[in-house]
Amino acid sequence: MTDIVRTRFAPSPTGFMHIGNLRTGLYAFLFARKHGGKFILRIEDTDQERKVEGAVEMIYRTLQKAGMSYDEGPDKDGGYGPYVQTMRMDIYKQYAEKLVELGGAYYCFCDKERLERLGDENGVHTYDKHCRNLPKEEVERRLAAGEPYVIRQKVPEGVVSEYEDMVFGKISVDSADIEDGVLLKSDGLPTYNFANVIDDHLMGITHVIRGTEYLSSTPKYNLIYDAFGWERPKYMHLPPIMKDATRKLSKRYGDANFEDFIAKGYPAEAIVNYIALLGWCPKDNREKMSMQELIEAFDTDGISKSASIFDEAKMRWMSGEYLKAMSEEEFFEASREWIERAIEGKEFDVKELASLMHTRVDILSEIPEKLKFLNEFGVYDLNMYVHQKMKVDVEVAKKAVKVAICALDGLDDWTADAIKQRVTDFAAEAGMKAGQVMFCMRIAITGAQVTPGGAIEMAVVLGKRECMRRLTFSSELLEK
RNA sequence: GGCCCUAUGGUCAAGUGGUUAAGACAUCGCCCUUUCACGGCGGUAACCCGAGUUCGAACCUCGGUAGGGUCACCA
Repeated sequence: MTDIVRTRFAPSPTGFMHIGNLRTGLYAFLFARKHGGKFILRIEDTDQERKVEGAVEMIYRTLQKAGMSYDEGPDKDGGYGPYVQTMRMDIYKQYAEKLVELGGAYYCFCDKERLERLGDENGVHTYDKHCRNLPKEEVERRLAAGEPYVIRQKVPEGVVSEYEDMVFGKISVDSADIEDGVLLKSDGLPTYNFANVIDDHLMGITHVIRGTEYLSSTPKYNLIYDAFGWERPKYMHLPPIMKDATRKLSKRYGDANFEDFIAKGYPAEAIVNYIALLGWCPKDNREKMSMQELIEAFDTDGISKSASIFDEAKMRWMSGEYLKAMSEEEFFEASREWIERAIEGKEFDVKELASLMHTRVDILSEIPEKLKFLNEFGVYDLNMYVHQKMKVDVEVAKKAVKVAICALDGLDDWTADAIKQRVTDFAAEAGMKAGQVMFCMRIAITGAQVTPGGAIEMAVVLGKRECMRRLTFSSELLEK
């Protein structure tokens, strides 16, 4: 049984997963799901030097949070394993030798020094095919003598290798521009690209989806498929995601990394939704889409050929959309720990605060700053009371705060409606506009110019006792 | 340097020979409003340059320019 579509995501466990890597995986996932195929996870851990402890677990965690379930992987055998490259090392040598037999590769005994001398004026080394046509007997003799060797690809001469990329169209490269590259290193291990070809074929990958860094070397790999007599897969190369006009996102600097965004309080779905749109656009131009909608709408035509710059501001907006789309209850659950952390164990109504925060934050980590007034209250700048349009200045504020004190002092029913009624009535009695009193009262009880809600809401949240204490403090401050 | 690729507002992008060149983010202004936010309305802002093909080019061709990728016994 062969699946019509099998795609794979092959990250290396060398650190964080930035959204560029994730997006490549996402497209492979969407493509497989869209076509009812299989999505496979393969861990490319041959680079032991750069290996990072815990990175494999991070990959599992990320895919799980991102909602990208895989059908086969290291922890989910589908009969094409093992799915971890270091566990497949014995396979490659065998295939390299087979390729020699088939005439698609040859043994090379050139040493480092000889290769060094091949550098041209640009410092580019191109192998001169020195060992390409060694007599068979000589090869066997040197092999038997235990001479170190590598196996190189025997690139056919005088041909043009071309293929049809699903996003870039026809790509063709003259074989004269393709080097007889090393397939199997002198330590018996495969080069990365050879391992890839072998793995992709053995795992039955039908559509290779990866970054454009492989766009121009793919003709070379296709020649290997050809030499083996294997069917070539289809290719979908994806343009890079940049951090600015000239630099790609980099793992090394921890740019735009998925887990950081999660830690900052971006909903995972929002991140996924945003990156899906970074380099792809659905036919109907929708923006906010669920995973299911992405799967249904995903199509190759919508993929862009040019690099895109990652824009956190837009992702932030997307995050806000997801947060606002939550029900009160969902938002309460999502924001709860952020709020609890912000109020430091004080007795405030978390539910009430959640409802205040709901339309006011794009990402959850904005919460502490917005709730700072609950913990911090002290001497503040009286200029905050000056507001032209509201016709308020420090003199008006003095009066307004007193009116608020009188209005609220005798109030026992500490609810929004009751507070509003009292303040409105007392303002009218004092010959002031309700808005003026509320404006001053809000500042008087928060000490802040900008607050997450109006005077009434702030009063309810603070509670009567704290509210009165702050009003008194402010009144005294104003009198000085 | 050789080879491969790309080029629409600040950003993401629609557009596939005839359009007033969409939409979103950001930005600015207005409305709503007890500040902020939400919501609503509106504004500023783009086809890299030069030839060619064509009645007509953002779209096709060529050449520049700019940017990216790749040329390892790294992955």
